[in-house]
Amino acid sequence: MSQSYDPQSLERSIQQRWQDSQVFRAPAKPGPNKFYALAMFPYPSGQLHMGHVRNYSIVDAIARYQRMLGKDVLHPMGWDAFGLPAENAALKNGVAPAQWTFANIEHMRAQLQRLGLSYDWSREITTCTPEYYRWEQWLFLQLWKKNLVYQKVSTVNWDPVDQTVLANEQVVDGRGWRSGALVERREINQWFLRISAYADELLAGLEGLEGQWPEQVLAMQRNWIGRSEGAEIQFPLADGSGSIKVFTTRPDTLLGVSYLALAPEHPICQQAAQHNAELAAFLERCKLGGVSEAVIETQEKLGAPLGLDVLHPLTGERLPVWAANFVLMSYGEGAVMSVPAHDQRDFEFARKYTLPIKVVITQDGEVPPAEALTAALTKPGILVHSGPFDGLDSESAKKRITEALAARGLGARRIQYRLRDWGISRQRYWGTPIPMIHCPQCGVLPVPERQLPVLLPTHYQLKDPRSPLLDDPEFLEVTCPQCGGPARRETDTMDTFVESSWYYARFTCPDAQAMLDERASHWLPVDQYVGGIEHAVLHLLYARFFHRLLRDCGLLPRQDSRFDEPFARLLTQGMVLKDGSKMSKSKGNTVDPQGIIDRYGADTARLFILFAAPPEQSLEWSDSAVEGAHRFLHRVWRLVHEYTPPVPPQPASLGDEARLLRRQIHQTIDRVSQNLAERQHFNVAIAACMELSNALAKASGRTQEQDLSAVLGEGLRTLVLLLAPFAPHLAEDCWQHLGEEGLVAQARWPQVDPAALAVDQISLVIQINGKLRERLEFPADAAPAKLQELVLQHPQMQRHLQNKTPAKVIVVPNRLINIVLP
RNA sequence: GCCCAGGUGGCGAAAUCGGUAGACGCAAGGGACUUAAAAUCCCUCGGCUUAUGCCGUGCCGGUUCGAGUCCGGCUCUGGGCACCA
Repeated sequence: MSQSYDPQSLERSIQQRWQDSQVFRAPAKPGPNKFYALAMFPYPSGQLHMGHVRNYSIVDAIARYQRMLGKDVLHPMGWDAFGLPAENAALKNGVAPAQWTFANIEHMRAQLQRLGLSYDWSREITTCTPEYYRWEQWLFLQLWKKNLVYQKVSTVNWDPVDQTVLANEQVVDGRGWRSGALVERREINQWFLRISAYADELLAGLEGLEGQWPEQVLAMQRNWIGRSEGAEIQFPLADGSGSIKVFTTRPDTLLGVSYLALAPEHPICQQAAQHNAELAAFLERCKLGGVSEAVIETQEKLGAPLGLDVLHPLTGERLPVWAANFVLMSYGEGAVMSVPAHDQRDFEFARKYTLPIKVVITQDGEVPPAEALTAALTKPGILVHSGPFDGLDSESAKKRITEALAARGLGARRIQYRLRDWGISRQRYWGTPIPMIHCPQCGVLPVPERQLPVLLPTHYQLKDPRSPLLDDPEFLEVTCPQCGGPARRETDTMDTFVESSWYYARFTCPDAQAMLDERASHWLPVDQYVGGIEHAVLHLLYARFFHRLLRDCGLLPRQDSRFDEPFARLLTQGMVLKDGSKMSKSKGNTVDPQGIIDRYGADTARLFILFAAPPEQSLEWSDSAVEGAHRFLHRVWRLVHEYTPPVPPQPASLGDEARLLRRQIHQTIDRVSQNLAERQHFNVAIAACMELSNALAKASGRTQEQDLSAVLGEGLRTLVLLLAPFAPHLAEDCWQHLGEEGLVAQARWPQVDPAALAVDQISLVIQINGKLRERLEFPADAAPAKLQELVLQHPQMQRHLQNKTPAKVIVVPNRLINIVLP
């Protein structure tokens, strides 16, 4: 037996063996049993944090397990390398974003390698390299041809002091984070991807993910897409100058409308403000603050009358029009019909500005006077005060009222989505240049494909937040591809979500001389995707969208349902907490993974993080529990190294103790397999390994008994295999000690021997009226009726029964018997 | 404000389909070994003045022979809200 468990040198030498043998390299074309395991790739912030360790330990355990099942496994890693932090770092430290980013990648790659994750590093992708982003530009041009890209004016956060657009994150309490200036909303022309054209398909696709994706993620995506059925309704302007269109899901309440509310940016508001100083001041006030929905929805609800009326489309009644700061220009028509009696927000607004409230729906036939209402009556019911529609229920009224509107040409049934088109323009430097050209003669034109990539210059020293592309003639000045005259290059770059929307596909063919090649269809879809729950909507929805774009651009097979979705199975992991809150530098509660690895080794870090909680739950960091994980690994190391191989052959019959131990070994295989494959509760799988290790340790003192020694050998060999996905370095070392040939990383996962699981006695719980009273042993093969008889006659039961006749006896096979006494 | 989760011993958790609440680990206490310490090993470990008893899974109520698990209401904590990634 060698000295003792020394994770640092042990892990280094095992990692060397893995590297020498290239075991984790995936073939270009896998056999019929392929498995693509993917973790959400990191932003190279410079330091590995515990969230990364958790994410990658989970995927690595899955990848290693699948490899031991004999599959061809693709398990790649790369860098989501464009984004805001590089610019911030550049401003702070005077390092060019590219330089900063690549230095961070070097450092973090070394950290990942030290963790011993089973990546195929030959497929590494870095999104800020032209080799990667040129295909994104290429795709953009294809989408332009398909009319899936367009320009439109939309709202951004504007910092009037720094003269720059701010990310929502950079708006703190309505002020710019650097300047402290009050942030304004500003309208600028931007590039959009028409994701709304895929709304129905993205919604329908969720059904196929049922059972494979967490229910909560499916629910969040459904709500985000937000399909709603309703009607669009025209309200003619009283002065005859046109009409205002609204969308509503409640046309049944149309006779209860008392005013219209318009988004401040609505053209009719803007028009009305030209001769209305008070309104203009109000609209100006509405411009203050950020653009995020959370800000808009939580601010005080304010409004101002436009001083013009519309006509009710059915009754012709005059209704006032208001501007309201909570109406979103980006949803529906930017205008809503307000029914205060039956919508809570309208109700509060009407009370605040003393606007009329008309009850038109009743639950029980009672019609309370408007003054008596304390809240809106939002449930559907029966119509009242609605003229010819009185007495209809809400559902049929929706239909009838919409028909009545359609007959007058003032309305129609409509399906509305909450999902908006994806604005991908960023007025930033560190991103993929949008490959378009603005020519004063010819207008907006795409960069010709042969001129791709449009290279992002990397030499700038940033002095202020303004994009240096705006001031660089070398970048800006181009020749118009159409007229040959002087033109200006587009300076907006793409949202970094674009890079992360297709990287999973590029990993299958990272050196392809096209965006993707046939290798994509060999490996896709990703069989298991793992990442933080914070990506439940945006990233995962955008990637699902891109998957369809790739397919529709002919890069993925069309007629094969295997390629419907990019991620066949999804696991969303919880956060790593310290003292109950998220680890962050500002809170000063971070734990550096590097320190843990230096002190205890990678196996301990990985084992702890998998053991501390089930993956989807948040994980509370604990230094002493890390010690515990380390102690366990040390115990396993000693247990294995104290055993002297070779394992003797097992005798034909085993003694009671040996048989019991062997049963536990095979029960453990069963539990660990289930908790790795279906349930993915790695903490439970590891707990089962600990129990097995405890049982083996008890037997280890008695190796002179031949049957026990043989079963112990089988147990140790099994334990090492079962631990290989969690503590791979230790497992390799122990595997070697047990005299096994080759790498445990390539060994076969153990199989359950059903014969070892057989039992002849079972322990049953006996309840009286649902309360636990006895635990009794019975033959395993007794029929339920026989069991019931045995229990009722059992001497230990008589004092519980007290000569009463049971009213009912419930027998749950192999578990319990509940006797209901009168 | 809207959407989605979660709440179980001193702590992290387990209980897979409505069927033994607390597996496994941490911490703590006691003991063995040691000149001593560390390491290691063994025992105890939800609460209640006795234990074949009663109570106990955020709070209030319901369904059921039986509820941590299902239903209704509340509360607190966390994630997302379209330019952080």
